[in-house]
Amino acid sequence: MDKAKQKVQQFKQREQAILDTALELLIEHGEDRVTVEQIAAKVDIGKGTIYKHFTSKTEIYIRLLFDYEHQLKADIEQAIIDAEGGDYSAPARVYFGKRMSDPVQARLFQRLEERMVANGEERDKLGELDDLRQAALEQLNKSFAKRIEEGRLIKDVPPYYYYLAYWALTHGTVELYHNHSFQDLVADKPDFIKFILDLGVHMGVKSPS
Amino acid sequence: MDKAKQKVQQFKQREQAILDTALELLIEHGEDRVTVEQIAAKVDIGKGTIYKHFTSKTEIYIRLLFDYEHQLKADIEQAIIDAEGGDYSAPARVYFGKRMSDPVQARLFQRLEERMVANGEERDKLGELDDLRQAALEQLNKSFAKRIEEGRLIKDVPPYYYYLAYWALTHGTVELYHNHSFQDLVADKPDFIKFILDLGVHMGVKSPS
Amino acid sequence: MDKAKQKVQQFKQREQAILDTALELLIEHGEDRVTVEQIAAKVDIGKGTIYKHFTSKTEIYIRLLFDYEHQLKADIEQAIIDAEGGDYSAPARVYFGKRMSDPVQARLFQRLEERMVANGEERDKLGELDDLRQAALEQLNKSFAKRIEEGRLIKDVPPYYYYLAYWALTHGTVELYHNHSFQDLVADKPDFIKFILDLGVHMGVKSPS
Amino acid sequence: MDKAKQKVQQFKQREQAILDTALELLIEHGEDRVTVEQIAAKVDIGKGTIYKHFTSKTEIYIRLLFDYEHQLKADIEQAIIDAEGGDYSAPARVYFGKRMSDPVQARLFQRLEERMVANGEERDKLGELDDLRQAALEQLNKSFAKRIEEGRLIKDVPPYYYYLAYWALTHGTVELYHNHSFQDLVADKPDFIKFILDLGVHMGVKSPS
DNA sequence: TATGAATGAGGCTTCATTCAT
DNA sequence: AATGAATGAAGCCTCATTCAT
Repeated sequence: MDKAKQKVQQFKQREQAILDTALELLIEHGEDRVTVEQIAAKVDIGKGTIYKHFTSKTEIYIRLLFDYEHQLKADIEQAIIDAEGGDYSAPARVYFGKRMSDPVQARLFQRLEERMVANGEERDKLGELDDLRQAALEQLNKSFAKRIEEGRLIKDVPPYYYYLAYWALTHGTVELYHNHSFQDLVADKPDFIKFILDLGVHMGVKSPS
Repeated sequence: MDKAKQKVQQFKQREQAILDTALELLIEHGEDRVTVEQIAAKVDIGKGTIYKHFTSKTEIYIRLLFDYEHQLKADIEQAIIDAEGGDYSAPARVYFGKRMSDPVQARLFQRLEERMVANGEERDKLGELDDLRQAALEQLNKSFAKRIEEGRLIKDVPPYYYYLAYWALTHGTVELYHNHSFQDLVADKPDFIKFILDLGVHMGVKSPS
Repeated sequence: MDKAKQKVQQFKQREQAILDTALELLIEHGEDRVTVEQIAAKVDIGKGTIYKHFTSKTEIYIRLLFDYEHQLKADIEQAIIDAEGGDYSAPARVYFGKRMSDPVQARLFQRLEERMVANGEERDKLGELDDLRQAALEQLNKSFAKRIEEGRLIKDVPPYYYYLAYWALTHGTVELYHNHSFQDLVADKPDFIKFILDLGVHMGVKSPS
Repeated sequence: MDKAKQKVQQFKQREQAILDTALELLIEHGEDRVTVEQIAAKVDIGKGTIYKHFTSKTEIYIRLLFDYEHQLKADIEQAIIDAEGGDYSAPARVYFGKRMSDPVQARLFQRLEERMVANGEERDKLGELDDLRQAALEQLNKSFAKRIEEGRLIKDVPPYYYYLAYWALTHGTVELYHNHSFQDLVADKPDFIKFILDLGVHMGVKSPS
């Protein structure tokens, strides 16, 4: 019964199609303003079909959030391995570089999550998300701590101040991308991103005396 | 006849009350989740009355946006005058210092505006907002250009990269404050803010050779 | 401003209209199968208007339940006063007679309540309903206890067995009314009701030895 | 060829499993709140399979109704034979005793039937159900008529008044069991049931003069 | 001018039934 | 015969806006 397998395959594909379409629509229209009907229409399936795959609209979003975070985590781990032997700034560079590589998604997911927290939805799941991130952050923390120890960074702030600053810089850049006032301003975008990442890496670096 | 004046006065006051209340509620509950009914109830007027002052809910928001931007502009201009004779970083410091002095509002207005852009609402008005900001930004631009000229900053990037970076850092910090994952992390907040602002000011500063 | 009063009056009347209509529809179609839209259509108002008066469909039902129970309570108290000096069976007779005077409603409300209990809705309110009934039941209880004391009833059962039996008899009769198999069976319904009530009053009466 | 028989056998067993499971779920969750999907899941078959055995959900219920009524009829007939030579109250005792032996089912079926009548579904089938019951009722009728003739019961009511009263008492008791207000009241349920049945049997019995 | 009752489009979710494999 | 994915009608509820007084 190869047919059976094919069916399962198809079902999974459709699930992915729903997720992909939801993401597209979210990016195109914003966190609100996407309806279940829209998704269904774009995937070209019935409204009810969506509820065969997900128990609620919220669950679609949760799923998107997890998929994103997992992907990110895998990418980062791989990148850190690739950068083995690189300087101490490599983890930070990779972590934030990845997040900034698709600023639109970065921000979307940030907001999606925020909205759920605000609505008190799916607290457990959101907790899991947090845990996922903690691993990566701890690694960053160590990296910064090491640099402080070696005297490369100003010493009198907790190490995590650095990655928070880095986080802020990258997420702020993401916001910048969405600010229509700056749409035309950042003409050469990759160049600007490079600039920002460099800034970040050098943030708080002590001037060699 | 004095009555007439009083009435006009009252009318204006009420309008302000609507705006103030709307802002309070927006901050308390978020960009969505504020209804016209809530505003009316909190101002203690009828829902219909709101539509005597504003043609739509959107208009209230537009008005809030303008008032904020105007206030900011005035504050900044004043602060720059006050800082006359200060170092070249003064304008940037003032501009971003102001925006960050109330991060919650900064973010709220950012999102309010964004939402309108997304909805294609009131394009003309939003254009005017842009113009308002341009003035301040040009000034910043000059300030950074001057510093580059004087060799204090890395030269091979356009000057506005600096204020964009600054913008990003400040807005990112605002986001950081709203991110539930970091709620507990930034225990001593004023300290962290100081750290961030310092970072910003020193961003891209050439190491004295 | 007589107009204002009139408006309030009208509003109240509409609220009553919603309740009345809901009740009519419930009786006509059953506890399920009544939709908010149906009610709105029959009252000839918009769907949304209903939510100006009640926060949910459930609240309409709760309200119906309370109105019924209050009315019943008042009627019973009045009837007991009227029957002052009557024999000891008066309270029971009145209590159950009232409930059976409109068997259709009696059963409807029974089921409405049951459904809410099953759904776990509005537990507090349902508790209040219980309290309302307790007063009447305690009175009945005393009445039966007195008759037992006086040796008119079989002594070796708790007094409340009697009113439970009475309750069962009346409610069972109500069910009987709704059983389509018996629709045509009882030619002279008032006569039958009288028979039942007599039975009830004499239930468990000791044969004079 | 034996395989074929086995298959037929299995098909029948599955049908019974569907019925049994449906009944279990109905009792557990109530007349509404049982879905075809639930039934299928609990029987551990596909949803579509159910529609190979029954043309609709309603048909399952109809079938349940018939099976119950047939079983009851058989039980009663047997019981009456067993009680041969017993007193005249035996048929009533048996008839109502049986119905009350499982009050939960008694009520469930009452409501299931009622719902179908309300929906105008399967009128023919419901008519057949009626006929089924008529036989038993006529027997009861005769029994009561006999007792009236013999002067044991008050004479001036039609004989069927008695079994209707009995019916009401038993069904009312069932309702009582489901009424949350009385949940805690009846401590010793078997005792109370005995009380009720006794009451029923003595209802309307003339006091020996 | 001020009011707030009325409206209805629009959003989410459930579930009996169908149908291709 | 068995399956279960797909469907869409139907139900509840929210809220910006209108309009008669």
